[in-house]
Amino acid sequence: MLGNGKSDTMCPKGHKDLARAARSVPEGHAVSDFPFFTINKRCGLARVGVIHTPHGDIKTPAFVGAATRATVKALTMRQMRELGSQAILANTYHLILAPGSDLIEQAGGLAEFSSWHGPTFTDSGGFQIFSLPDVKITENGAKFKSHINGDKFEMTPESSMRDQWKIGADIHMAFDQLAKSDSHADMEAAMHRTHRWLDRCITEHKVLLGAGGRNLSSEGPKTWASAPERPEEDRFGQDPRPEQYLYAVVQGGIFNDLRAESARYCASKDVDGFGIGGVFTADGMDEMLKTVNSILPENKPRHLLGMGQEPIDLFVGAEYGCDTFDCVGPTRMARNGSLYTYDGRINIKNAKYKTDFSPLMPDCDCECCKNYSRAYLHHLFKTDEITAKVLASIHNEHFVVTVTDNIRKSLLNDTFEEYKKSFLSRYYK
RNA sequence: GCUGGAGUCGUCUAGUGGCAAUGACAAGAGACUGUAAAUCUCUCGCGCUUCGCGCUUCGUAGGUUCGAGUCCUACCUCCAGCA
Repeated sequence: MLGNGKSDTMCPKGHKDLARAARSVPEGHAVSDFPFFTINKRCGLARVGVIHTPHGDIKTPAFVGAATRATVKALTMRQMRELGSQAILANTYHLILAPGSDLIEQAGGLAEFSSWHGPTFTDSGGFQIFSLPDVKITENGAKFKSHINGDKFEMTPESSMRDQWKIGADIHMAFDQLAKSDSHADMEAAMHRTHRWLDRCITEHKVLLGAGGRNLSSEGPKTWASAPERPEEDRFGQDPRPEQYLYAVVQGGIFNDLRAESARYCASKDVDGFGIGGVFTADGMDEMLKTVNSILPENKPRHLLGMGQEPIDLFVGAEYGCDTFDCVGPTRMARNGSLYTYDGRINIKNAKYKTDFSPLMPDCDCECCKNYSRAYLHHLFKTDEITAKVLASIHNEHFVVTVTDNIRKSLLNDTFEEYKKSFLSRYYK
């Protein structure tokens, strides 16, 4: 596979902060023997690397599946693995509403609970909470009502960290505030509060780390290596390190001065990586990422939050130094019948596909394209069969995962520019 | 054959004298980016120069009325009950 056999000449030094040192590591090893992120190749701001998590490695750039409520909608975790996904991202807001972080902790953590035996992320819940209709924001945190039953909740930087700790994903996002509007003043205010909250997140995260890594170490790590009942080939990693990682979130909207300020602030903090938040369109994304990723330390991974519905997001994101992506778009659009092809998205429900017996995408090797025709998919959608959403989700998720994998390969082969040009000119023609 | 009921946009349906006529489904198209999304929006009698205008429509044919899907008469068809 790609990246294997490549010399790791630019491997950064391992992190040696106090909190990390307090954690337990396998006998005979030092913490620094297990760098969280290694870079195998650089190409301008772009890089090819590996994120090492307790549940296995993520070869980057990588597309992370959106598993908001601890499931990728319409797909089983086995299907996610088979279509090539390396990691999933769940959402703290949704999981504290149901089933609750205590229950997930009781279940052994997100990976064990969901049966996703690979790397996991959680988003802090900030994005969702600030999207709710009546949310009260104070310096302490955000008060909101459950959209399900009206129960009152308050989420603070500390509570988000604790809930993420209980949920037990490998990588946690700091609790950030989204701006009320696109104005510079609102963006700046939200950014500064996000920075103040980041400090509190870091403090709380260290307290939790110092507590000894709860469900990942108390009964033996609930990781691949400690799950002997699972088939060997189903395991992602073998390294049961009881660590959890914290990403700071860079804000600043469309304003590059704010982005730069936010990046500088986050860069100065003792965190393991960075989320880049509040990005809603690819327009101007290249300049913004150039600004941010030129400032962020290059030896820590960067996650572009919420972007990846449009293939150009993945190309631009990777080109300008982002390592991982997550987006609900591919699976949401799949459920709504909008399917990726190399020639752009098609709506499989359109009448013209009724008698199209060709595969959705002839050169695609996903389960959907290998076995079923456009006419069959059209039929399943028109008759509202559940399988329509399953097959479509397999294809769309496979598509973005594969495109991101191909971006990684092209960076390794020094063919990124050609790949980008040929892909985008065909897709957006 | 008698008695009662019913015929409305592809389908089911609202409508009990006042604007081509309600809702659902079907059909056609569009949207979707850290998932309140198995969701949402638009079109849906015909035509046009489409923020409007014209034409034709509620089983068929007449009638009453300024005006009828709606009231009256006949006929056709279907359903139920009785012969």
